Amino acid sequence: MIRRSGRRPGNQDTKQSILEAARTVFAEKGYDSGSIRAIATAAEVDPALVHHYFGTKEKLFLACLNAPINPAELLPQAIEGPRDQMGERLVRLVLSVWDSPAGVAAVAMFRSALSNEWTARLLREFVVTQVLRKAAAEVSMNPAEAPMRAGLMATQIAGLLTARYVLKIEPIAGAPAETLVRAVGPNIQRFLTEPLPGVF
Amino acid sequence: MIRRSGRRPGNQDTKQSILEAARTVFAEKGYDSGSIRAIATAAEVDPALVHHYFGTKEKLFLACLNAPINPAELLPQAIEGPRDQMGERLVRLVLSVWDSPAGVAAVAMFRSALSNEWTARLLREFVVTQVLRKAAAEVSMNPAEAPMRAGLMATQIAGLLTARYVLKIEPIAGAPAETLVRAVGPNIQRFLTEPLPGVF
DNA sequence: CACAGAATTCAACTAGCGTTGAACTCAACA
DNA sequence: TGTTGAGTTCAACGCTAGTTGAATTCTGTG
Repeated sequence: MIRRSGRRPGNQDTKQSILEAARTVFAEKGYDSGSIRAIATAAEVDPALVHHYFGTKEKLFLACLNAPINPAELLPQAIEGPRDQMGERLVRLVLSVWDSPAGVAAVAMFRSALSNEWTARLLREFVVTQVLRKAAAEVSMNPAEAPMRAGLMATQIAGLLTARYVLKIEPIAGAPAETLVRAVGPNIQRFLTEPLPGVF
Repeated sequence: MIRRSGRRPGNQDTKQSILEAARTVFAEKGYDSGSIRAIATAAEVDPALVHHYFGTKEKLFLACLNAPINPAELLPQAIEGPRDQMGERLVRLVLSVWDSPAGVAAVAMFRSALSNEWTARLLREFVVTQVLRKAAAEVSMNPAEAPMRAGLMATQIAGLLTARYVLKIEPIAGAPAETLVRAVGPNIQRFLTEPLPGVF
């Protein structure tokens, strides 16, 4: 048995608080503009310590995305239930996640994807592999139509998120989630299941 | 490349070519990441010359937005015609403008607004004063409902622009404009004129 | 043909960024 | 009690950015 001497690894508080500061800063500023120095200041720590724990800015960003949200667990909430209300359930799910504390990581990823190529690629891969593929498997749908329907839904969802969390346009930003669910849900429903004459 | 110092022979339209380079760069990178040095390189010019003509980066960006698109002139195209197809006409108008060469200025403004507070404020003011107010005056609508309806339309339009021109998500980015008009138009129409139960 | 002034470039300043390696602190073990 | 090594800070590097003022070269006018 090897007994190691020296100070034991304890007090992971700082590492965690750096992570939280990073999530907040990235969510507010995006990847490019969210500086390591700003994160360090927010965590009341020296910038070099951030590198000591996370190596590079890139790795820190990736660490911010790990864990807090697992679409595979959440998707069933949107899929189970009456087929003709799936649109509303989807909007409700998305808003509930983004309004929650764990949502800052998602906001960070989305905001960053809007201004940085690398994070945009990351988001696309994440959405395609973790969300769309699994969703398509659950929802039986004409495979030829699936990509366009998914894309159209993406426009409405992305626009909702942009208006509410990025641009903060009123009255969308301040509206109760359920109001938006009622307003936007049916349009998602149309993209999801209704015939789209002139498109297909 | 050997550039001699001093005045360049002939070619007096440098200021204009700087403007065009600036529009392109801002459209591709946004305000923050679009550097004056990159613009100068694209225009085959020294960075100092940009300042000589436009003063600061801020003023250069403002100059990029002047002129090319005047919503007041275009709006009637969307408003005149059968009321029940206004949604489609709106989408068609937006896409035709953004797909045109003059659209780069709009792309620049939109892309910048997504990552920079200052330009976001600029976009909000522009949309509210130049578009929404004039549109609301033309389209008779319950004034109590107007802000929410405008906001909802903004989510779908913003999402469409984000997917097509910023994130470049397929098959939205590559789809013919008219396909998107058919697909998205009716949803805009719903936000515009249909009763929204559970919202109002 | 000279010369005023516009057009253009050069070189440098300041400021902020990510990153690095050495140095310091100090709780826990031998 | 001295040693160790994780936790933390300091100071600096190289880079890119926006901006500035002086220097250089061309063009139009008298």
